[in-house]
Amino acid sequence: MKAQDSCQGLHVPCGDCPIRYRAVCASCEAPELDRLDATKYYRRYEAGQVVALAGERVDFVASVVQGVAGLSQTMEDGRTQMVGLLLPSDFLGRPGRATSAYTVTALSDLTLCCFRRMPFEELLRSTPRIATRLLDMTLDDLDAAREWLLLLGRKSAREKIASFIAFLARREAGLHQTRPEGRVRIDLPLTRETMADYLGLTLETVSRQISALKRDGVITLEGNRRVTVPDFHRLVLESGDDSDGGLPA
Amino acid sequence: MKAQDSCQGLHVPCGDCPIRYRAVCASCEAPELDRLDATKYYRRYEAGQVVALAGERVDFVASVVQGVAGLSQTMEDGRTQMVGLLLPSDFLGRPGRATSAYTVTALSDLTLCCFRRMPFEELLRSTPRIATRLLDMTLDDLDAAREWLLLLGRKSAREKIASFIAFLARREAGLHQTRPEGRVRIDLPLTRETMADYLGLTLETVSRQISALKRDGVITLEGNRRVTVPDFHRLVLESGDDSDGGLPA
DNA sequence: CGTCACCTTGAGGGCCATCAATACTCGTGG
DNA sequence: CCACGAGTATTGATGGCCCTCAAGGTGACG
Repeated sequence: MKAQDSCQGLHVPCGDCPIRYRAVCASCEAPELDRLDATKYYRRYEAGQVVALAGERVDFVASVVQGVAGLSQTMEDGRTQMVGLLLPSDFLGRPGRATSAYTVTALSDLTLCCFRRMPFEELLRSTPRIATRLLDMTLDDLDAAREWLLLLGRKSAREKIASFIAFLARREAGLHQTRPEGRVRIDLPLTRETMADYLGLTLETVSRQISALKRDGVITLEGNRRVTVPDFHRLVLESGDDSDGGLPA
Repeated sequence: MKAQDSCQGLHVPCGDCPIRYRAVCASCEAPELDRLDATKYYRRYEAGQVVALAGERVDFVASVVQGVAGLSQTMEDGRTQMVGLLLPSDFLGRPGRATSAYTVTALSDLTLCCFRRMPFEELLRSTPRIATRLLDMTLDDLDAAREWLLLLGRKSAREKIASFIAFLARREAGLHQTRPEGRVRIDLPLTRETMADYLGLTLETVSRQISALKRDGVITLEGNRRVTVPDFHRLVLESGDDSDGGLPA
């Protein structure tokens, strides 16, 4: 069930890669990029497939090229919490450790750009530029996880939903080097259940709060997945975050 | 209120440092250690003092030598969540960023071993060994934060308290390269209120659950801070975590 | 012995989980 | 064309966990 015909799929040259300037390879220059290009390979997963189980050995690390993956932890009685959402350009895997600490699931159809562990670790050692980039990305992940601690520990269900939609909008806008403003459209890449796993709620509560935000005019829906936010600022107010979140530049 | 007569205090040679082999400098060898020794300086804070406010400029990074510090985030209406607990050997600060993302507070009397930012970043660039060590510590922090996501998102108040005590016991045991087993004694380094901030609870709930664990014989108390766990395994069961958490070695 | 910080315990209510029933969507096959 | 079923989403009813408000209790220290 888990393995898949992975190695098929075109080999995209790094120069043409959609995540070239945001992934772990962002700071690479030509010679390093050539080394990466020579050893990388693509893997594809369908929505719902498991990429790795918690505790399982994984022999590669990877960048998400396309699609969405989730990292989750499950307790013995079945309660689960998603602890990370991997979007395009995010890095998957922990250098220096051969087993996955989390269960990794493809939440949509997913394309990974993989590197075998050993060569990649060797590259890390020999190429400070990549190591620095990875450190910086990891620090960003840590900040994101800590933002989520505030969300899980202190926010109401309504604020959680609003925060999540705002998070997606910001991330989306980040691709275009802009900030969300005014009217915004987003595709939810997750089911209600997966959102619940991520937000520390039940799927019923997610559904109810989305309905409530719709009733209150904070969002509108087309189908179940497509969300329109008429006024992004209003959404941020609902999220409980500081409205002026950071540098005005 | 915030500054303090900091630069007083003995200059402990790195060779005699209690956290020599667990801090960011763990992997350093003699020449690097000499460079660190030359530029480091100690700062002391009393319990309750603020080390840095969120958004504030901080010109140093540091290792915790002694005591406990907390990283916390606060919402506009006053709700706060502690997002990190810094114990001896933990690293404070983010290389590459001059402002603190969180409010840092001394939860007990605290001694930091500080390095001015710029020289430290230079050292990071020129010494891959230190950069690798910092990456590894950051990845550990990320795993710890994600463990806390599960705690905040899915655990009951009772499980949260049990998890927290178990966490302290493991951390304590780690200093002696052992694992907690059987009878264990711990000093809570936090007030009920600070524990509440860390666990996403109110101080009343923390108090009630500690009382309940005492009633049920999972722990006993001497004073408010000293906890004895008669059977560590029992505590782990109460925490909701897998009882066999990892490699048996 | 009074003050202050910290902690405990009680009473009541609100938010969200749980259980349950009903729609909606979409692909398959009669 | 409609029936069918599986996966997904919405909505309602009820209850429990934990927050809130409130009133002591404990211990350190001047």
